Amino acid sequence: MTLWSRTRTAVYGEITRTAMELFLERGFEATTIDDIAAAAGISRRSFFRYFGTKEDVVLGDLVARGELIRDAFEARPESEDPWTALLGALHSVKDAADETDAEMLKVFKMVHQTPSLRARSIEKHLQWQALLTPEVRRRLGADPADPFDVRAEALVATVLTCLDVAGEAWARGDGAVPLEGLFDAAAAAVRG
Amino acid sequence: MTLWSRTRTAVYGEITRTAMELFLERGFEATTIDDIAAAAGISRRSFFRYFGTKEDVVLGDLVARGELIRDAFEARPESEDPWTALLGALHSVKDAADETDAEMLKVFKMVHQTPSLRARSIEKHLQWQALLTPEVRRRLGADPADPFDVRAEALVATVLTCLDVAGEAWARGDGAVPLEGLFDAAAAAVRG
DNA sequence: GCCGATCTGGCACTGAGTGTCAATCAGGCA
DNA sequence: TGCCTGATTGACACTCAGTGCCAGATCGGC
Repeated sequence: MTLWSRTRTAVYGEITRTAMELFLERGFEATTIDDIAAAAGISRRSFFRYFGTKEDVVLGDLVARGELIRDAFEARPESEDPWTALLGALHSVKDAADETDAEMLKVFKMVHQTPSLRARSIEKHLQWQALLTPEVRRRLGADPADPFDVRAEALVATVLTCLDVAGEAWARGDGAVPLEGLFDAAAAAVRG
Repeated sequence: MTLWSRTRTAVYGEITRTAMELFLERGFEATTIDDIAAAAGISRRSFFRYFGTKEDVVLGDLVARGELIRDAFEARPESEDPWTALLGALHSVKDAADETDAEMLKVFKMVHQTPSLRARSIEKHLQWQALLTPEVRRRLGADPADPFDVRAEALVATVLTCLDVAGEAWARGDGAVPLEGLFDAAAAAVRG
């Protein structure tokens, strides 16, 4: 761990904290990157060296979370059918989340109220989908060269859609009901 | 039909045709709105009087198509369960599409290759979801005041996700297999 | 103490999207 | 026919996100 990478991580965290504060205070769209840079004590240009877009400040770690989900999924016993294994993997990653529900709720609401954030968030889910699909294809015994075998894609996309639906309901209902339960209910409505 | 609204419709169509030509020729992102305006013989400012965003030129009529789907869905016999009725509604609207497969394929490929278009397209699907959900809730007998009954949202979102998965596979495979079949296969993988 | 790699700020630029204003033009009315 | 109202248009200026470029500062190894 060199000093460069240490300061880099520190600055990264500082920008995130400062920006999230501004976002929650005056809204995502009403906060410009100049605002964030000024508040974090860096130049506008440097902001873009840490984050590709303004949305990435909010959604950046979704990529890492996707990799966690994939790992959890691959660790599932081979005896489980893919659907059950996917549900299990998502549950285990939810349990390991380090944020409090209150923080998560604020972020969820912001994402679901801001079109550009919602769009990016769905884009990240598509990346999750791409991460998870190969293992599902393997478990289903699908021909890797067949572009028309859509079973794996359909299963993965559906599970992630259920997560999205559950998240939306959770945010709309102010988190009064646990997210896991909503997710299970959504999954059951599709497969039950 | 006054002359104003007639010219308005004509200009709308002219912009669409001109823009799509440019998009397919040099790509969506490489075509600026200045290019479109110049080619269509209007001012940059007027372009934004007909289309809110550049993406809307490609995806604009998805809103109208969503209303068609809703109408087709509501016309389905009460005896069908929601899932079957949703599949039927989507099929009937696909059949009524007036574009050729070749044109549709080009547009599909463009949408699936361009991040901003892909994101907007999914946003439109979310609007379809909002259009279809109330009727599904009614058919399921869900309490309209219960924000935590996610069954209807889950069903609608899943069906649309299957459509999306099918569309992606269809475009990836150059339309060599009919879209309807891919859609049915995706739906069967989830529910079968 | 020197050298190369990396980080940083500043500047200029493109491109999307918005607000404003004056000019234009269709349509109704006297 | 001539006028008035309201919708449309083009032009200009502006904000904001995002990118390319360059010169200077800073760190790490030799």
